[in-house]
Amino acid sequence: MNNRDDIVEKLKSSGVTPTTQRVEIAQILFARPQHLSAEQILEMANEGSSTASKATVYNTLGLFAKKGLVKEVIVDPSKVFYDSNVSRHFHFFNTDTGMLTDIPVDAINFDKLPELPEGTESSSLEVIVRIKNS
Amino acid sequence: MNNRDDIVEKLKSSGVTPTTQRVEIAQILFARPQHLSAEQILEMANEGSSTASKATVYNTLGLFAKKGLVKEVIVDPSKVFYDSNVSRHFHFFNTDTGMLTDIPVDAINFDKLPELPEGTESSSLEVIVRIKNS
DNA sequence: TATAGCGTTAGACAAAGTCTAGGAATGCAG
DNA sequence: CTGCATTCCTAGACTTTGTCTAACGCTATA
Repeated sequence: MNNRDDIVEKLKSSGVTPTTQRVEIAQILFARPQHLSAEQILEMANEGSSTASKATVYNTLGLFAKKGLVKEVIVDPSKVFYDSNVSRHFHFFNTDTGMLTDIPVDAINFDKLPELPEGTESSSLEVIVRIKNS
Repeated sequence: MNNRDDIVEKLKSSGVTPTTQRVEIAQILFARPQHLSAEQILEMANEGSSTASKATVYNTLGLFAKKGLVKEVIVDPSKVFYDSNVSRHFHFFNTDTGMLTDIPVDAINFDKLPELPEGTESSSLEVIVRIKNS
């Protein structure tokens, strides 16, 4: 998933027109499963050959999230993380270091889940285990 | 828990000196189980008899959270909610309305939880069910 | 009455994110 | 190819939440 053609294909098949900037950002995100902030992505994008403005980075991340290419992870009040792993999983968030790490799906099991309020549907189930150094 | 003396006692027994502003803010929070943002609390505090500055509201909420009087809930990237219910429970977050509601503990059951990373301890386990209007 | 220490304050500041207005690229019709 | 519409990108202004700073007030104790 680090090769440009695969990325272009991936974008297209999600209904995203693969512009230079979008492909650049997608390459950063999909290089490996990771958690990046918008700031980090902006910085990384501008180290590479092409560049992208702040507005474009935010627009693109919003678009990717809407299309399901990326998952927004809200654990730190000061910034949102973009997770390139969209398969079902959960998170540890270390409040001492600010580090976000994955918990595999099969490490948690629910045997009971709540009924949703009338007139609503679920869009995601998040589990965050906040940890600190001991 | 809406009576001033009870609140003063509650603060004292958590090691918080009960100043005018802190009692005012505590009264707002503990009037009933609810989820309020700092902005809302600031506004409500300044409708009442005494007043509190922005800095004091933020300081006080941070102090209350540290002392376990209140729980920070991070679900909306734009603001943190302060939850006056500190007993174990989980949350629905409606992304259409921005409304945060409780899920009682017994509506969710885990039969498997992950091991923590080496050298860390858990500080909280959060479950957030994101919902939208259907 | 002096002093120390904590709490509060206004307002400046910081950082993440949004908005706007215009320009560049792309694609399509004729 | 030319003209036109549409989509995308951009710089920079702006907004909002939250933090910081420096001065001031309050209370308690000696």
